Amino acid sequence: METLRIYFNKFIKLNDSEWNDFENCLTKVNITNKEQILRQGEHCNFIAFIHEGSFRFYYDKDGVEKITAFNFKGDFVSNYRSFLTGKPSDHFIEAMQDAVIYKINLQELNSLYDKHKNIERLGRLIAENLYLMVASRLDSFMFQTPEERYKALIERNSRLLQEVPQYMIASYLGVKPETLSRIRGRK
Amino acid sequence: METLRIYFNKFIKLNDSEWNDFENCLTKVNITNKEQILRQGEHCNFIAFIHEGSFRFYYDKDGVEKITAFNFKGDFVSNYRSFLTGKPSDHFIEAMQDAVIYKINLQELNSLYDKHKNIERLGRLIAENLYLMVASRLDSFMFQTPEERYKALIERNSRLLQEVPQYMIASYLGVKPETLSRIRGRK
DNA sequence: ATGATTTATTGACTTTGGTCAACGACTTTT
DNA sequence: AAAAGTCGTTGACCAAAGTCAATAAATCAT
Repeated sequence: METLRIYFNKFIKLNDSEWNDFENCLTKVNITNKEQILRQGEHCNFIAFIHEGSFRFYYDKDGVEKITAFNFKGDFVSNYRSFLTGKPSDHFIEAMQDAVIYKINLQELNSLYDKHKNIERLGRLIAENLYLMVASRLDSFMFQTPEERYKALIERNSRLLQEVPQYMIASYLGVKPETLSRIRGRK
Repeated sequence: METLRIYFNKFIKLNDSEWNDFENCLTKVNITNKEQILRQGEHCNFIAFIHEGSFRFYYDKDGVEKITAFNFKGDFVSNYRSFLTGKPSDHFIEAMQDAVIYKINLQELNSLYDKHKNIERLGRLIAENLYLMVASRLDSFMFQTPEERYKALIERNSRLLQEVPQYMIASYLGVKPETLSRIRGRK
């Protein structure tokens, strides 16, 4: 999992001993398109690194799916809340393509935290980073109109629009598909 | 600062050596009502523990203040984003009463992280906790109506309604004061 | 290729929150 | 006590997103 080690380097460099212990905790899993790697009601006891493929993170509100996040190659995927709190997940995580992920489970990660100060630090830096991401998404919901969110999204990740159907983008932006269609029609 | 040590105990118990080093980094500061402890454009290089008093965390959008958070006795107060990224704050932090806070700055905290694995862990647990708080606030903006947010707020923190003027509650809920007044008028 | 299903667009109408203005109840200042 | 300012409420109107329905376009299965 060299790509994961490179990803970690953005936060902190692990030495070979730390990295080997980490790598030994990873389990490679092949996932087929539309497979659910987490269901509502289950405890999410893993964090997974996406080697190949993509996922959507959504919950079902009266039969309508509300998409909270998309995760792509090179991202982590997990219900971090359920992972941290031990509470059942309110979200599903479903593959949008065939995928390959590397999972690490809660118990093993906690052992690594105990054993290596640098991995403990990595955990802190990643938690801080996740905080920043969700805080900026909160800002976009508090202070931007749906149109502004849409424009910011295509600015930031135009690839998303090609890869994901529009009704999912709408859900992610917090509007109905009809509304997104009308937003796109403006200008 | 025994109350802070007790607060930390929810996350992890520090031994006396760890705690003493921590306590030595704290600076007590007296704040008067309406004093700003952080301004837009400044780098927030501190995290403060509120011993007495309360603060609001807001930013100024074209002369209108948008309140992102309230912080009370027993909470931390900081622009955590600015603190973590080193970027200038887009928010103000202003006292709503006379207050007493204990500040720790970025450099000192990083030294403590280096020196004590348990404090590094405390930093992780606090970052994880902040993640959970902002994630749940994001959910409330994505999936609830203003009325539902208002009801959840009075459910969770009815004290807030007594202590804070209604137009600030409205701002925190993401609506205009007139709208909050009408929401309250329903039923 | 054909038919079936899914996805995107458009129109008419409704709902909800925003805007602007007026007003009354309190506070604060002088 | 009077004047000025602040805060919350109410009314009339507006703008934006939701709802429901019809239809067009794209995709999938056979």
